[in-house]
Amino acid sequence: MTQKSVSDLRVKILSALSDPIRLKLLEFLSGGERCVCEILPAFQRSQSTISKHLNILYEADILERKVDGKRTVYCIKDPQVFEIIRMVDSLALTQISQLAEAGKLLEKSLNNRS
Amino acid sequence: MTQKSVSDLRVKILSALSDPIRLKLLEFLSGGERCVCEILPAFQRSQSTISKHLNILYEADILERKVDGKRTVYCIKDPQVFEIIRMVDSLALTQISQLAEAGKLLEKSLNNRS
DNA sequence: TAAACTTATCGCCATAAGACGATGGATCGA
DNA sequence: TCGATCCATCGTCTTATGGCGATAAGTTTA
Repeated sequence: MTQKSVSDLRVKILSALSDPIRLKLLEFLSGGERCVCEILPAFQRSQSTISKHLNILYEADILERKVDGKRTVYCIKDPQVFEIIRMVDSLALTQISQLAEAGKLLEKSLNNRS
Repeated sequence: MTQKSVSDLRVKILSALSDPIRLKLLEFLSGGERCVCEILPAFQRSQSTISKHLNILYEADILERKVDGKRTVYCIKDPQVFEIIRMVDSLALTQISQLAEAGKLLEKSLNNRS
């Protein structure tokens, strides 16, 4: 069997998360399981594209998939992913506020330079 | 100025983190600031490659950079990144143990099928 | 059983990303 | 000032990624 190290999985998970469509898919699925035909209308991408993105999340063990008749239903496998995304957002917000701080300081020094 | 949304930064941060070399760079820098010439020997990649990776982390606002004489010193800007990586590792470990569980169950059912 | 539906997969193209060596600008030491 | 050191950047190559339409396989419905 394919031996999996934590660091391999780490990169796989992070790669899977580093795409805006896939993040939006996770957000969409945070409301509960959905079949592909419910997902498609919410995204302006071809069916094949969405299917591929779903598969990337599935391969990274982030989504679960079950076939139900002629449909395929996807759902979040482990809500821990949202913790990760929250942490990333938190870092991003810190960055934004630091930028704002720097902006204020710059403005002040420009005003004082008469 | 370039308007930055949280979701843009989110993807930028996650993309910056989704590479084994860059993760190793962060780990390396967790011990404190280091100049490039100290970093290079720890990685079997060309100087230009490492420089580019460092720059990606810098552009994602994950690393800080200061020029000190003829050297450039990099350091972690916000230790929050390690929280993110820890969360990802935690998810990866969950995945691995689930796989191990599934393996045990499979084994058991194979033994019982006589 | 034939038509319609749902979805994964294939083949193709365009763009992005990673790697390298070479170049060049800046700084330090002799 | 001349050579050496440090490091970012450029040009180039190769591989990976994302996007699409077409296809195919399985399911349901008529």
